[in-house]
Amino acid sequence: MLDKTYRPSEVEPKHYERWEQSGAFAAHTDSDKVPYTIMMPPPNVTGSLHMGHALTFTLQDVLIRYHRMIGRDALWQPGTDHAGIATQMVVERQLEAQKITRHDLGRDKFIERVWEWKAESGGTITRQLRRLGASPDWAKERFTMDEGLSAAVREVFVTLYKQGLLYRDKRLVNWDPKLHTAISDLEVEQREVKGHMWHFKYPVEGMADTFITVATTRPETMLGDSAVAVHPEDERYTHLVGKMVRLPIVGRLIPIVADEYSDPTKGTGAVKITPAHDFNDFEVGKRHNLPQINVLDRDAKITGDVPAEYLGLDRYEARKKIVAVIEELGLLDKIENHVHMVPYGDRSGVVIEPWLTDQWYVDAPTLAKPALEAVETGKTKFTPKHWENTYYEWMRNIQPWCVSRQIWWGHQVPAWYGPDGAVFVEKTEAEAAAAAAAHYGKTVELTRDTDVLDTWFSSALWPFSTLGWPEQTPELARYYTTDVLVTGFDIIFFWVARMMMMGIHFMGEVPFKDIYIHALVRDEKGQKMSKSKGNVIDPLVLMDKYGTDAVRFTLAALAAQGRDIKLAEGRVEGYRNFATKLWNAARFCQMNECAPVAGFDPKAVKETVNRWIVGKTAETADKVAAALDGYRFDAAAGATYQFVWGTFCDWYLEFAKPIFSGSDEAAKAETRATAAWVLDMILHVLHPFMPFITEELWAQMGGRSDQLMLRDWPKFDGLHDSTAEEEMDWVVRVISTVRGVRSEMNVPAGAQVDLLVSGLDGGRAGWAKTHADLIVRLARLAAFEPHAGADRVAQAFSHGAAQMVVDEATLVMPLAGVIDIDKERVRLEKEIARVENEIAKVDKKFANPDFVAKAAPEVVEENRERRAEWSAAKEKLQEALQRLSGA
RNA sequence: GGGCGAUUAGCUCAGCGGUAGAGCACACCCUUCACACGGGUGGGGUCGCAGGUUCAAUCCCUGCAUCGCCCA
Repeated sequence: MLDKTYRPSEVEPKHYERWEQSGAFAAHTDSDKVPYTIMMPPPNVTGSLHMGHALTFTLQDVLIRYHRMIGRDALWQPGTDHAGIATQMVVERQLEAQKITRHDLGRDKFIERVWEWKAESGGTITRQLRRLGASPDWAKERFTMDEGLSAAVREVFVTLYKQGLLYRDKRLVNWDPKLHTAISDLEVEQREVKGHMWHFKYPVEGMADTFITVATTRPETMLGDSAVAVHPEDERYTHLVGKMVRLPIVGRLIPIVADEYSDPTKGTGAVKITPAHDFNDFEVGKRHNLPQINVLDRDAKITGDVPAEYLGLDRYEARKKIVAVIEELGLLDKIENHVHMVPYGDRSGVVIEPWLTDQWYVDAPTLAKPALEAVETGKTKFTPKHWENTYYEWMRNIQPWCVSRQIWWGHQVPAWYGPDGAVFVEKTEAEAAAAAAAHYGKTVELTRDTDVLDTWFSSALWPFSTLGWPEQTPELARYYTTDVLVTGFDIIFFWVARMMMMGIHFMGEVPFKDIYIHALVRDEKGQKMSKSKGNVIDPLVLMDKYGTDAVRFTLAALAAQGRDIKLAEGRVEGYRNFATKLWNAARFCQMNECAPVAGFDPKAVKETVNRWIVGKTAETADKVAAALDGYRFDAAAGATYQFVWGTFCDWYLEFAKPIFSGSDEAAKAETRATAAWVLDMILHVLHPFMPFITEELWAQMGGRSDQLMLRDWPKFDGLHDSTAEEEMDWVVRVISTVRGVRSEMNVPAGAQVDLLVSGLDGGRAGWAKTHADLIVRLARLAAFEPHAGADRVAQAFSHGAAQMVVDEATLVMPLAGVIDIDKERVRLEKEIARVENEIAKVDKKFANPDFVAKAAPEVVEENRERRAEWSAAKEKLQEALQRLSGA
């Protein structure tokens, strides 16, 4: 016998271990089934499970489990990425506690330490994924720093280089002065900051008392100014263009140039140009052949050809000093408060400096073209579709991708330099040496580039590198072009776009057919969850409290397309209740000996209730399947919830009760078998969402030893039975109507009353007879008389009775001593008014001649029927009202 | 400034060219032999505003307002 409530913590680990150990998660490369593949977006190896992970992995697991059940060879490829900067920071922080830096250790020893850290702590996220019930093929788990994936990285780097799609260049990068590395645009966060706009007067050379005033938010960069720009059509400055300015403090002569970058409406209309420290100025500098004067070092301290007293100053100290000196010189025009956007490193949290360095770049604009086309031509489809625009926008304006990073943890750039700086890009040192020997005509000493590659460089190869590429493995042949990528919109740029570029370039095919973009999980007020706001909901805590299945079901049920998820704990509680409801329904079945019957044929059931429920069951399975096929997780979850609770528990099991306690043994046996079968089907349909409770019930309900997760999805044709449905709908309507009136008339819930029916037509009279037991029980009746004679009704009326109209029939409920005649009259009048309102609505349509002429015939017919029904009901109600007055 | 999305019951959200729905919350009743993590019943909505298309608009189109996100 099942326990009274379901206890997730006792059940979950048991099933997970069994699934994993039995190989139930494994894909089968030699299978003759059609493959279905999802590449798991690799979480950071440093990561631990947050709500966003819980959502994305739940949805992926739902898809994988569903497709496994519908007969696909499902591969969910798991793994983690090495998270270059994040991981390096974690280990550096540990070293800091021991008061040493990575430089004390040296590169090789430091990397060894990182691997040790990974071995000890890197498994957190994958352990948590197991708790979530995720069913990837763990045996295939990969890590972006694996030998195989590293080989793929080298192969790609060298190939792109030799194809001219990857090159070394000196450009401005986003420099993180704390982490001492370049970071990509995407790792820069623009924050609105209250700062100042300083207006400096630069004296124009050779024109006494003539100044040109420039405005800046970063005064310290003036040390590197190489020009002042004004708009070519700005008449205020036309006479100054071509003149020179004597740069204060530095003393350098710099030109005044005309350039359209300068906006006459902003500030003074004149702008200082610092090509080495500003992205826009860099472009202006190139147009006018201006020198790029670097005045900052890797720590963003002042360096270079500047007055000695500034050397070594921090950028902000330098700023203060410069402003003070400019003021002393009488060149400070004014200081304004100014709100502007300042770039911050998303990892380090410090202000980023544009800095001139040598870096490796991927020619993203070239690679983007086919990636763009793949989406335009529908080879890859976004769901929801509108995310295409975001993708297009990014791809059409894509910049060269800076892939080198000045850190140690990552894939070291496979480039070697000869004594004269000539570069040799090869997969191995030996090949580089050979290339160098060929170049120089002798063996030379080579030094390897110390940079490593952006983590996203290796992640971009994930869809094929995990399958064995550059080796031509059977897995690669079978599973590449995966079926769907499931991810959040926040990494469309970071990851999706780059996988598309690399996948198409190296595999010749898109990496995925579908891209499903899901929402962000927010708190119940719609705020983004963040540690600083303190509104983070920990999925692990929720799983402890309500069970994993409840958390999974909640996330799936809330995953409506195109809308963020506002998660309130109450929702999880509600779906925990749903799990308990299912558990108790199973318990009820068990108590009533509803055991699965071998060879049970749902098509062969005879009882109306059973014909009805098997039809509804098949319909639900189809509905859920269709919803999942369209990535409508919310609709899929909703349909199962509605069926399990609203149909199976609320009605079918209630209908079964009188049968179980009745004397018709054949009906009893059939109903038991049917109930067991329906419950089994529910377990199947619910399994992708709630894998643990369903697996547990599967094992407990039939004493079966096979695993639910490997069984076939229910697929039945020809079970839908519209006559059974019509019949049971009528029964439901009768019971609901009686219950409604009982409640409204304040008939005590415990009191059993009679129900007399008059005017039933022949067919429904038969239904009434068939389901009399069931109506009696569910409407809590003492007696049910489907064919009450006129005198019987009249007699009932003499003592007071309530009346209801269900289709052509009038139901009379004698309520001697209980009935309040006035209240009943009001109730009937209200009913009549409601019906009249409906009739009026239909009449309004018919009053319009164009409706009959132009509307679809079936719509016209439907309205005609509806009017007839309402009209008949109105008549019946009016009769009832008259009877009441006559009583 | 550009783009995208949202606006439907108190809250969170489905929905859809032709009878407005769910869950939660709320009110009342119920320890009825699966379940109080439960059962039953009920109240509550000019579907953001203004135009347009249509026989018919909550739904399609245009504009506006408000909110949110992304990009500059």
